[in-house]
Amino acid sequence: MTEKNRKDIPRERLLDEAEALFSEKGYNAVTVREISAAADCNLASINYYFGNKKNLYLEVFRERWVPRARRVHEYFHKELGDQEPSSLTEVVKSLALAFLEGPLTDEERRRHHQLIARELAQPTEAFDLVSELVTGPFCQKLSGLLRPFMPPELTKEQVMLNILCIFAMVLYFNFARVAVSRLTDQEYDEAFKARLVEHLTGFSLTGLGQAMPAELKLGAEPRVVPTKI
Amino acid sequence: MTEKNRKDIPRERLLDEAEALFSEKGYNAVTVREISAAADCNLASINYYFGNKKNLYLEVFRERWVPRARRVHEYFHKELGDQEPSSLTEVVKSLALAFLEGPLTDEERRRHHQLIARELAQPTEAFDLVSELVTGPFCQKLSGLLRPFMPPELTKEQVMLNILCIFAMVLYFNFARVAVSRLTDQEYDEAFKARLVEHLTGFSLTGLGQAMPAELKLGAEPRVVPTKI
DNA sequence: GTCTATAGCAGGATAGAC
DNA sequence: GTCTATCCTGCTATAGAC
Repeated sequence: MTEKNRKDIPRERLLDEAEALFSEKGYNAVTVREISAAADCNLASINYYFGNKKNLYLEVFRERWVPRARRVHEYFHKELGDQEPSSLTEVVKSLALAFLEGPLTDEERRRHHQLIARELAQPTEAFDLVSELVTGPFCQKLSGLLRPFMPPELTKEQVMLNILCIFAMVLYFNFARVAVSRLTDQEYDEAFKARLVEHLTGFSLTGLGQAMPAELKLGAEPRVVPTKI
Repeated sequence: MTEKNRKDIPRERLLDEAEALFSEKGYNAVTVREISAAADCNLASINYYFGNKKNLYLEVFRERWVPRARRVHEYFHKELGDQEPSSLTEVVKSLALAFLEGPLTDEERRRHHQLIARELAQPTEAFDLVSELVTGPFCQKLSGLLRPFMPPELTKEQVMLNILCIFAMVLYFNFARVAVSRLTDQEYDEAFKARLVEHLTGFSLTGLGQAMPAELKLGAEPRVVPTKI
């Protein structure tokens, strides 16, 4: 415990505090003075361990963000079980669960999404890192899992777009929590998150169709076939 | 022309350049020196016209962002026509069109989404402003338009969640363009945007169901009814 | 109304003692 | 390895000339 505890290793403390601060305030708004003070280290330590501020930021992604994303993916796979999934519902629900509930604490999830949200708005080197190590491989994986449930004539692009539609919702309900809370007048408590998982699963599988009485559905809504152009 | 042209009025030039810079680099990364130089004004002009940097930022939202959002909403309403919509497809397609194609130039759209994406990641006073003047009212409006197509037993929350699901996708494909481009290996040209509108419409109406052969759909997929908990 | 010059402060990085 | 003191740069905001 004396040697292994993360809190005893200055470098680890710096990474933890840096992540907390970067996620809360963004790269530019955080100062190295702030980080080293929070980590109870001296001002020079950041330069000593990481060379400079920017590299500390990248290291946060390499040593904190990426491993945590991997934990979410593992949760998803565990949720899904070992054998090949036998229905779309399973896959989509596991996905929504892994992201909305998942293995992360509320605090971890907040950090995680804040960091990547900022990268989406204003990509830096960290975005490349994440694309290559996490997003890309995971989308490939999902593509493989969901492909069997889609007609073979769909193009690769259409398969990917379907996956991204699901992703879009899962991500939105995760990191636009401020907006969602305001519009639904709901806190993100356990009950609400559970309702969200259900809703996202339902919507992913049948879209607004889930909410339509059969007669209206057949009456007013011609079946929409995705164009291939 | 001499008096009315926007480029002749220093205040307007400042707003334009400030918006461009804030959207590109984020509030903290931009300096007032940079803005005043870009707008061909002197350093003191920003304090003269807007008091301080923060208020200039807010004014960008008030005088540029909000009116532009209104133009998108007008486009949506025009696309929809005057009378009450007769199908969900109409509404959803108009919505996707308004956002993905819409009345904005590529440059305007880029600015628009960058600015709000940053606010989502790290809300400031500008976010409150946007929620109150734009997002809130527009979601109410959509709620009214889509309500007739959903079963009456749905709660207000479920209606709103459906709307947010659609929103989520539309927004994601707008401001995660970097990520989408990378994953689909596609530039956001006119053809790709047209395919996106089709795809989003299809997905919103029928979810992954659009992509499933009927026998699989009925076989492996029990109808998912949204829980009300 | 417009501009220049500058006050006053905070940031990242580093040199060099221990 | 750790820390303090400090350098240099660049920021916002303002005072005061024109």
